[in-house]
Amino acid sequence: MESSIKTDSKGRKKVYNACMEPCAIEKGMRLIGGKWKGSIIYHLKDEPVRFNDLTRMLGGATKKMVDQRLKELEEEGMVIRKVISDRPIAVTYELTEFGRSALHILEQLRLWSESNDVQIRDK
Amino acid sequence: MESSIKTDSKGRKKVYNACMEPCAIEKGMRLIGGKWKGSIIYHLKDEPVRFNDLTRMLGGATKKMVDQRLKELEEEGMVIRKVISDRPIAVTYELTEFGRSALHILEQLRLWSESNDVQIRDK
DNA sequence: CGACTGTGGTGTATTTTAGATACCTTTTAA
DNA sequence: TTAAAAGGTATCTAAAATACACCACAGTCG
Repeated sequence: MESSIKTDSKGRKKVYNACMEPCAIEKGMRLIGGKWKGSIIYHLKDEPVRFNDLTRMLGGATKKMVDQRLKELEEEGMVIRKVISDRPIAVTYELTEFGRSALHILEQLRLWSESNDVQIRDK
Repeated sequence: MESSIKTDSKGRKKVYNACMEPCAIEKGMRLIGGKWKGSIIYHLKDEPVRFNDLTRMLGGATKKMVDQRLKELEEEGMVIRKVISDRPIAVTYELTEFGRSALHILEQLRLWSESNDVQIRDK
């Protein structure tokens, strides 16, 4: 997966092994990198969480956003939606094994982010 | 940084330690999670790369996007822009130490993404 | 010479996405 | 009766992403 650029005899350039479609990094980012998605997965790490609780934890994301992301994550097989009772309706979201497999990346991201807090200037 | 939800005597819910502003995960994602940002950093991992070459490598991102992301990354102190000659103008972008410190996260993301390729259904 | 490629970008227009706000049904509890 | 919880949806506007064209300048091919 090394991309390289070569120049032919006439000075024309061609890219070999370019990420023609989104490469692994982009694909990965589209799974866990969308706005709020990483946070949602991370907040589900310990236990199933209910919809409104999750929304509150994310402070800043609207219900619509959380709802949308959860549906995406469900489609991608990272979280499962469970109706634990209707009449009073109650729903929880929890991670699948696949979802759980992304946690260590997020954990590293958290550590990196926290350790570099000082370096980040606010514009 | 554990967020929890407690119910008071009257059944009202309150969130403690919620991510009032974007938490570490969100902050981190906003540094390397923006569209194309991860890919850009990753493609600079080995050596300085020139603007047009980088754009070609990313296949799918427009010059404008690459330009915009590079400017953000520069502001955030993750890449450096170097004019290596004008008249013929030539510019390279390379990672700073800070930028380099994010590489291990991206490397893990790549591995995870590649190993889970099969599981990702296309809609 | 003129047409074409390469360099590193910018400008405009359109589409997609995010975000704010309000609203819905049902149930419990004061 | 009023209020709040549950889990959402509908509507609208603001902010991004993406497409596409264009610039000035240098070198090269025929």
